[in-house]
Amino acid sequence: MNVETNTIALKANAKIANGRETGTLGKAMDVLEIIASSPTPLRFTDLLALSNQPRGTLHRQVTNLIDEGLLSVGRDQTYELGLRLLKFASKAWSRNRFREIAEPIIRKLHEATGETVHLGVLNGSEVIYLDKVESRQTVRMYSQIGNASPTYCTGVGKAALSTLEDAKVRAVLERVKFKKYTTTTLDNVEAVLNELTDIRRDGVSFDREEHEPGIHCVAAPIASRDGLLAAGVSVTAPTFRVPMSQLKEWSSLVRETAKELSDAVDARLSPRS
Amino acid sequence: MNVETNTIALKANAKIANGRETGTLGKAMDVLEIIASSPTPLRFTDLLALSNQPRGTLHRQVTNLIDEGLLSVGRDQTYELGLRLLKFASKAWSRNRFREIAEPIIRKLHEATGETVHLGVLNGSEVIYLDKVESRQTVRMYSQIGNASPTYCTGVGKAALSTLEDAKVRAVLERVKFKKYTTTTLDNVEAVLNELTDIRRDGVSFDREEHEPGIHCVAAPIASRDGLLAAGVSVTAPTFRVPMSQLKEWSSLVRETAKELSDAVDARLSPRS
DNA sequence: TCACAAATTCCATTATTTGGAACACGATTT
DNA sequence: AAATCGTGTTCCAAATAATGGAATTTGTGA
Repeated sequence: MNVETNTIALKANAKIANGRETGTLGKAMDVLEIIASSPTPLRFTDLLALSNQPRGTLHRQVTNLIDEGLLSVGRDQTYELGLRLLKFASKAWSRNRFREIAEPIIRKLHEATGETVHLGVLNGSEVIYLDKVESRQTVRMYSQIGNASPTYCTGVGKAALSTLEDAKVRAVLERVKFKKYTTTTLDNVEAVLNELTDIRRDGVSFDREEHEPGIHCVAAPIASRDGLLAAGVSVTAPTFRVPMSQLKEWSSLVRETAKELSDAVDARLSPRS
Repeated sequence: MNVETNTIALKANAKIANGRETGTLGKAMDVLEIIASSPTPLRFTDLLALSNQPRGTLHRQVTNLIDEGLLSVGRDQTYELGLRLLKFASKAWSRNRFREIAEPIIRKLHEATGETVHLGVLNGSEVIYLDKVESRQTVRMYSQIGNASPTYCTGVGKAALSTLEDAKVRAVLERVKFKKYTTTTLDNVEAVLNELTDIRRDGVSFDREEHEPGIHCVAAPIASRDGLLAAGVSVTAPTFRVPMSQLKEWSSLVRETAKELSDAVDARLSPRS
């Protein structure tokens, strides 16, 4: 096992940076990505409009994806992601060493704060949540795990970005189209870079209702010595119950947790341990 | 949304049956599959030995997979599945209508029995677990969900197979290599077909420690009227706490739950509802 | 029944993948 | 310090698969 968790980020960044060709596979994944990111179910024609592929081509791509179990088509001719993806993800998750190592540490943070704790990793231009600890176990599995969120408006995302050099941050954010989720959402590269300066100085980042109104969080950056891992850990809470002053009080606790996580990664996932 | 859940199964069966070509994509997925199903981490050379591709070719495939975030490579040069798969799976799961509809129904079964309840769907020649309800919430997420198991030695698997015609069952099992997990594991197609006759007659299937010693279960088949869905629901328990006689007493309860699930699917996932 | 739209199939052209061999790198041995 | 071995990586002509425009089929509503 290894620190798989973030080679991806770097490689994906590389792709973003140099636009490396991934041929047929890339096109197939683009189709999956369109379907994954569409809020509504898509029919063939919808897909045709969103991808810019000719009909015949798209049709064959879709057929292949279906034959591979990566895509499925229902009675009403709309497409959804296939179950084979569940199988792969289940393995990817259960074998992830970083997550495994991190678990007891983030659990401790949850016990100290009583609020929801998230562990997220930078993957390309998004943050993917690897784990989550919360009190109310009523929330269903997969509810947040595997979820991909923008970097520029989440605590974990900004924390993870803060571990990269400005040039790399620019490369990552270059092709991202900013969406103003709330009035406080940062909506351009310069604003993000500006805030990263503070985050690097303080060792913590905040999401001041930038992604979802009524929800804020405090997060801190996790990075391995070799720069292969860019991640973050956060404590999230609703504004009505937990004021910003409380988040600020948790700052050092979160920072220490992040430090502990970074150290654990260096100690346990280093080259030849 | 739709009954995506199982078109896959049929299409995948189709692939198994007629060996439909999926070109470059199929080869890439084969690589992922090798990595997913290997118990130990693989390095490039290991992968080379397991796939039967020439070096140059495999190398490019792997590079593309990495660039797409489907694969990641760690410090010790071993490969693991990439985090992008988590993202896709998270969407696939949260949008799955069957799972959503089934949830309250399987929860009821759990409350009635007090034991772990699984919901699984036939996908190609495997069963993929879509959901799980259990008392001890200590078990981690993804622990079972997304898990792919053989059909021939699980209660849910045999139940799902029982909804297909014998010819289709043969097509599905044709390329499966049977593994004798325990002394009671059925290890050939004829034995399975034979047992399916009983399952179709009784409406329930049992896993008599066929997959794991000390664990047995009672399951029942779920199918939609249009034959697009082949699934099963089960109650699993350790033999030391729950005797076979108890499983048998639960038979009708499980059968009724499965009936309820089939009806719910027909009612809520039919062509134009 | 007809007309229209959506989905699917077809196939000569074009682009990508293939795979053998040569190259580069690092670790261990001589 | 040089040679060797086991890896991983790059290259490019030949082989193969993907492309995309147009024709065909299927499904739907009037």
